[in-house]
Amino acid sequence: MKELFDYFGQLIKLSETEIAAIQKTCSIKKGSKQEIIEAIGSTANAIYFLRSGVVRTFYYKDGIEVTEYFALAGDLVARVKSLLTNKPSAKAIQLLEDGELIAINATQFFELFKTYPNIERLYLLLLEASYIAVVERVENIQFHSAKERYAALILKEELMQKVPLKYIASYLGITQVSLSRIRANSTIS
Amino acid sequence: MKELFDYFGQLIKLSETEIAAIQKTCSIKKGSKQEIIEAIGSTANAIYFLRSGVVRTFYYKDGIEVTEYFALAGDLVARVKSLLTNKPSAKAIQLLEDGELIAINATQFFELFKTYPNIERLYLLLLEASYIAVVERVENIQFHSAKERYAALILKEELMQKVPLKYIASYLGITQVSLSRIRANSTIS
DNA sequence: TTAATCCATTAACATATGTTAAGTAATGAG
DNA sequence: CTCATTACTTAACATATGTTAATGGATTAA
Repeated sequence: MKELFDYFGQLIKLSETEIAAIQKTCSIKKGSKQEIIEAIGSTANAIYFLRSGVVRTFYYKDGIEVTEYFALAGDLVARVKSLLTNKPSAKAIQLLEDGELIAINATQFFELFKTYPNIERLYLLLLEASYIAVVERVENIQFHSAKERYAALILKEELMQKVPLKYIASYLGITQVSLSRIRANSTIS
Repeated sequence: MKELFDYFGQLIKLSETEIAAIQKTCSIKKGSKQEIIEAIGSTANAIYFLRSGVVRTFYYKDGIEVTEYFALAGDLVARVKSLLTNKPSAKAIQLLEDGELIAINATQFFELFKTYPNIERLYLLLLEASYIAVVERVENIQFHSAKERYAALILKEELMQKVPLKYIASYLGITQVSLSRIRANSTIS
C-alpha cells in the first residue's frame, strides 16, 4: 500500500503505528472495465484510493446519466455526502478500465480518530483540499464556456485516451453532440 | 455571542471552557452598506459569523465582477482558500446592508485545536457541511438553466429584497440583461 | 434642487448549446 | 467472421444566453 501512504505522507507525517492502524482498515479490490464498484442506492462506507485504472462517479439527473468526477491512478474517490450522512447515495462509482483500488473502511477509519488525533488531522487536511478543489470547479463551470473547459480537460492526456467522449461531455455539462461540434471547430483553428 | 454558539451547538456540544476559549478569539465588527470588510489582495485571517445585515463575497474574472456567495444573518463567511494557504485572496467580502459581524481570528482559533480536540472536531464538521454545500452548488449550476436557478433563488425572499439584481445575476453566472429577460418571462406565465 | 451616476429593462442581433435525426465507424457477442 | 450494438460525427433547426445600445427611474453628490 506504499502509494497510499506516500499520498498521505505528503499531507502529514504519520508514525509507523498510525500507518499500521490505517492499514488494518484497508482492503484491496480488483475490478474490470465497466464494473460498478458502488451502486446507486447503496450507502457509502469506503474511501477508495485508485492504484491503477480509471474510475468515474456518476448519477442520474432527469433520467440522463451525468458524470461527476474522474479519478486516475493515484487519486482518491468517495461518495462523500453519503459517507457523512449515512444515507443511500444517488451516485455510483464505476471502473472505466480494469483497475485496482484500495478500499478504506470509513467506519473503522473514523473510529481511529479517537486513538490517533493525527489521523483525524489527516482527514481534515483531505477535506480542506477537496473543498478547495470543488470551489475551483464551481468557478471553472460558471465562468468558462464548454469550449474552454474542454480545452483545459484535453491537457489531461491519460483521461482523454481512456475515457469515452460521452462521459467527457456529461462531465463538461454538455451533450455529446455539442462536444463533437466543439472538437470539430477546435481542430480547425 | 449567543447566536454564534447556538449555531455551533447544533453541530457539537461544547463545554463552557471551550466556549470561553473560542470567545477569546472573537471580536465584533460593525460596518455600513457597501463597506468592504476584507479587500482583494489581503490574506484572510478571520472566519465571520454574520449577526445582522447581508454580505457577499466577490472577485474579478476577466475584469468583470463576479458574486460568489451571499450570506444572511446567521450564516458564516470566510475566504477559505486564503485562510488555508495563507496566501493573498483574490476575493473580497462586502456588506450590502449595514450589519454586524463576529470575527473569529483564524490563527488563534486553529491554535485551540491543540488544547481542545472538540474544537478541531467542530471545525471538521463545519468543513464537511461546507463541502457538501459546494458539491450541491456544482450540481445546481451544471444541470439547471439560469431560469431554474433564479426560480430557486427567488424563494429566499430576504435575499431578493436586499440584494441588487446585478449581484444576483453574477451569482447566477449570467448577465444582468439575461436576468431581466428571465424575470420578464417568468412573471407572464 | 439639480446634475451626474447607477440600476433595471427592453430591443436587435450574434453566438453557444440543445434536440432530433441520420449516417458512419468502432466494438463486442456469438 | 458476422451481426448487433455502441460511439462518434454531422446537419438542420430551436432555444438560451451574450453583446451592445437606448431608455427611464432611482439614488447620490454637490
